[in-house]
Amino acid sequence: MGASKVEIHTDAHILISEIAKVLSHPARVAILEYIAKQENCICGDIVDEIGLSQPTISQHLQVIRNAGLLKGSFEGKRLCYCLDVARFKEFQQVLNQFFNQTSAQCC
Amino acid sequence: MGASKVEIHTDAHILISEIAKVLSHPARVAILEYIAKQENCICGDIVDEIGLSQPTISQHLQVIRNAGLLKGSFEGKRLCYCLDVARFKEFQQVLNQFFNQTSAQCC
DNA sequence: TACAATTATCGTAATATTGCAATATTATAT
DNA sequence: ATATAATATTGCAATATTACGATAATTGTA
Repeated sequence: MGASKVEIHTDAHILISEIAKVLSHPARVAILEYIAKQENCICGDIVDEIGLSQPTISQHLQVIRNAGLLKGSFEGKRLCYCLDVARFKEFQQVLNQFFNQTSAQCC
Repeated sequence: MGASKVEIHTDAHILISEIAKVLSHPARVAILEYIAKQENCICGDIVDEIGLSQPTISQHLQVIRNAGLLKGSFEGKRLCYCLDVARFKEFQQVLNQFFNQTSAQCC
């Protein structure tokens, strides 16, 4: 099928999987790292940095944006992206809670 | 395409994405939680627990196994799975390092 | 050895993801 | 208003993932 049976899963499990999905492609990991690293959030050269076409990068950015991790504002002609650090740390916390709880419960 | 251009990405980014990929499906999150929760690792009823067919669960287990997160041993007729907690915590650490470094660098 | 129970693998269908060329949109400057 | 530069969207092809029925392999037991 290819379609996951979402209805049988708990909200908590779906949340974790959706957070993980954002990080499940190396280009998105690279993009996140890059937009965080840039001083003054001067971005737009992500395309040159990563080595994928502009539409592909834009598509990955949309995944990141839909997850609520992207803040953007215009600076001159160029759209300047920035990581939503608060949300990013939220993600980290959700994952850590899962990791901690799960490993604590194990034999 | 559907094939990610692995060759253009760094090992670090690929590692993170591969770890995330294991967690990127709610069934696998549920399975990981479940095999950790079970006392004495008496497993095999994951199928009943999750609500997917036996082949599908087996397939998800393979993804988890390939990631090095699964330890298995036979107990009577039934194969008894257990989480490799050390490896699991390794994964947590890799992700945390990424989260911490990335958010620290950000504006 | 043969049988029953459990798990893995194979084959296949449906859907999702990834990637890019072409095109549209958006914003600034002239 | 027009031109230019940057980004988003569309359309499409290739590959990956997800799911399950059928079947094979594995293990303990009679």
